[in-house]
Amino acid sequence: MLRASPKAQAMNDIEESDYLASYDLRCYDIPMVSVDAALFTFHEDVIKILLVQRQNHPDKGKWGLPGGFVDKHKDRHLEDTVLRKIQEKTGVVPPYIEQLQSFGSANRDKRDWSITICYSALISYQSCAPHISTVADAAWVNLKTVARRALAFDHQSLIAHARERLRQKALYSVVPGYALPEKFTFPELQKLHEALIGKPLQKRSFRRRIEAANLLEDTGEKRSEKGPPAILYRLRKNSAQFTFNRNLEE
Amino acid sequence: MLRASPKAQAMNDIEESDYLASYDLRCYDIPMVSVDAALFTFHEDVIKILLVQRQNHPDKGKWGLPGGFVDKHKDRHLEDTVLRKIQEKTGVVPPYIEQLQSFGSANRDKRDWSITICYSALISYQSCAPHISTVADAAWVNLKTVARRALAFDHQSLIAHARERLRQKALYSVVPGYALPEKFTFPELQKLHEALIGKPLQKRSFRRRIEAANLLEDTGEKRSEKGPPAILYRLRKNSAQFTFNRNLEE
DNA sequence: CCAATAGTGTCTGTTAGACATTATAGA
DNA sequence: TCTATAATGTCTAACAGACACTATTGG
Repeated sequence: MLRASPKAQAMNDIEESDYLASYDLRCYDIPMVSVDAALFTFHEDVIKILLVQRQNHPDKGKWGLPGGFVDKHKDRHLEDTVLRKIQEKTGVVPPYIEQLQSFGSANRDKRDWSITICYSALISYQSCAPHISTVADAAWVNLKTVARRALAFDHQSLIAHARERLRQKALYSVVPGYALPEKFTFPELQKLHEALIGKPLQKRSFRRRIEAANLLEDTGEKRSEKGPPAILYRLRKNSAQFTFNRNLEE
Repeated sequence: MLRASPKAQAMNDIEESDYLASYDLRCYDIPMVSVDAALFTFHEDVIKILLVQRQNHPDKGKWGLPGGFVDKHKDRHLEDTVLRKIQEKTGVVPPYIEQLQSFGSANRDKRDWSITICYSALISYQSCAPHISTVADAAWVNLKTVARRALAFDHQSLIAHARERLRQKALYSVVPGYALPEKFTFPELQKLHEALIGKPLQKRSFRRRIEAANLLEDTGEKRSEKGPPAILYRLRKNSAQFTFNRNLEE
């Protein structure tokens, strides 16, 4: 954009030299900017995070979070960039995404002063299984054990921040439910929250508050494994926006 | 950094061409990145936000949030940049700062695809009054009426986000207290929270929870205006980290 | 003394924790 | 029938809301 017509823009002002000076500054003295995503899911009672193997230098071959650079032509908003990157790796767009935090410092990338805008997203294991199973450079990793791996850049730190934020959400929202398949049971949602919080929850309290806030919709279907059949629910529209006034105990 | 020795870095790898290709990309096809700060204070029962008059194009002469570009030589971390910018305008470093959110899109700056990492900070009116009163290009503006002004870029939107976040903090923390002088009374803190939340609070509840969590330290001093003398408190260390398990009602 | 207001006593209502109980499936 | 477990009943504890009350200042 700028490059296409720097003069046309500058002509409107008197200080064309100022304008061009700041333009030059941009090219030589600015930090790198990228976008990363911590994408979580819940499968077989385990919280997992998506890692991808880097195809480019630096840290080529190392595993890290999916991410990349804004494409000024393809992306209108920052979120477009992350969603594009996630879709490239999983084949689908996640039903929940939020901006986590930006991390910027002189030393987080050995090349240069670097900034990443990190997002956190949730998706069902099933919805991306078809795509991920066909590629070798993307894999779900157990969140409990990911800390033991050597990851690219400061991605270990980004994951720690994302996990903590998600843990908080488990205390005052039903947002974690977006890591489940579209239809799920109350005990499944509770197991997920328990895994995030790291301690067992009272099922009476857990159900009561979610029912009182009317966050789930009964699908009319049931599923039975061991024991009586459990009702299948789905998240209601806008249930991601709802926050309880009171946290579950940590 | 990169520009100083791109070859030295690339020599370690086989794919020097790849490396340089991505380097070129950085110069031509990357978005602008800046940092902005929503700095709040509380003075004479009014929440105020610091606005500065832009000295450069675009939007020269318009008012907006203080901010600017990362200086790769001066700044080690993103927060250094914001604190430097705030200090330039107020003469002091605020006792509380947190990252709010990053905003990036193709159209938030008419020049180019642009990203800003926006911070929210709090400071006492008194601590920056000496500096601000001497300059013409920085001023405290009533947060209630700031929405009626025409501000630079999307700063009106950034302010709305920052205000909402601060309102939430008033419901479950004592963070707003950093907008007060070092020593303050309980009724002063309550007035601030009430202004943020937009409705009166029960003083019994307000005091009770803060005392139970031991967030304030009695300075031993008192102040009296109309009525009996009020105890002067200060925020304890780490009181910004504490969050109540239960929100005040909205 | 009076108005203003800092600070407390205390009752109520809401909601999470704890845990027993009932009900319904598969083996 | 037996085990696992989904779903509910119900008591308690914690804490915010409401509001009356006391106490202490300046005018």
